[in-house]
Amino acid sequence: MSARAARSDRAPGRRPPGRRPLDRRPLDLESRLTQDHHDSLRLWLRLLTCSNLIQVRVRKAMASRFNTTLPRFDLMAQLERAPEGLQMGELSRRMLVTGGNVTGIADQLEHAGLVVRAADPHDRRAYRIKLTREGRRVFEQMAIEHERWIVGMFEGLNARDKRAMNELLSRLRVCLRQGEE
Amino acid sequence: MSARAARSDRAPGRRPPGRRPLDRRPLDLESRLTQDHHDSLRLWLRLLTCSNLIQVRVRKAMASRFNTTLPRFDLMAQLERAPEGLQMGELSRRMLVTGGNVTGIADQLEHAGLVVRAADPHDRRAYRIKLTREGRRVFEQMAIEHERWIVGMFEGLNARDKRAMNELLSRLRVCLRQGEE
DNA sequence: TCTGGATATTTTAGACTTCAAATATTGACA
DNA sequence: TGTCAATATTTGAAGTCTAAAATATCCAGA
Repeated sequence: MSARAARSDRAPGRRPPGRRPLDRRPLDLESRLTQDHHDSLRLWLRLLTCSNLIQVRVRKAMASRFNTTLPRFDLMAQLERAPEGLQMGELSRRMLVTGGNVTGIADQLEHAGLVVRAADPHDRRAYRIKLTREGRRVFEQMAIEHERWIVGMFEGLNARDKRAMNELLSRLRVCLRQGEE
Repeated sequence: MSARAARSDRAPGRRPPGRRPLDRRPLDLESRLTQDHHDSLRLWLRLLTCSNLIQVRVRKAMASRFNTTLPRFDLMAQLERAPEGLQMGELSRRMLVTGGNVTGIADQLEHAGLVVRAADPHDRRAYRIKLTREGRRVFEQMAIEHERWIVGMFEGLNARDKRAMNELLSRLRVCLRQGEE
């Protein structure tokens, strides 16, 4: 995943604590618009940087500790929440990746005996993909450590920070989904 | 990748005041720990989802509008901020990707005439990669629209929300970077 | 029943990405 | 000067990912 502009999202200069009080003079309209644009862009770059930093660390930990990859873990995590199994298409929608991609990852997991494709009784076009018992066992071990890694990375935020961020991200996600076609 | 330095596992001054000082009551401790774990994990998944939703949309827009990819745009964005050019290694550190990856993307951009590799006068091992005049022209067009897309996607958050999120992400980034080896 | 558009999945080609190995050069030090 | 670990980059193999085409099936309507 690309790490856009990782270095560019630094605060341009530390703004003193006294926050500028929404200047209403018309001349400032343009500068406020510009400011707002830059705020959005900087916010995006910061969001992306954090996301990438975390992903890099999780990926390396997954590789060194369990000799597996993030996509495989993600796929198994989706299945773990759906004990009755999922269709490939539903899986690809939930993972935000293309169907072809899911096919490849599922192939590997199936080959490793961690998932199975079962024919869908109601639709002969579709498979129902599920964790095997072994897959569930393996996933549980991974999930425990994965959670520990994540918790460690978010230690710098206290409970109130986390709640605030959760709330903000939740609102962002809602409007992102609305804008989808 | 990148960041050497500060190998402190714990954020030095940032211990939040409400830090639980080893609550001994077993039931409470466990439930709070569990809650906290849950919060961190959910926060991470939400962060990742937002980041992916935005990336998917930007990628598609880049493809349909400019027939290019996100990594190429990212690379050009880095160069645009470094008029004197960058070494491949510096580029890869800033983009948070491996050197081999940068090689491939740079090859394509060079082939398209958008960047050039110039020998570094001080170090014959290194190249200095720069935007060509054409590359700069093309990038500027892309950057304008890219910013417009981003601004549109963050429209659901008001200025105060953005400031709050920026601040939180900034703190998160700091401790993520500190934890790097 | 037949037809045709929609849906579920796989396949294919090509781009992105990592890690590790290979190559070339630097710089410090004996 | 010669050596050797460090640095800058590329290469190669394998996994991940997308878009688009191909295949198979479903289902609604004539």
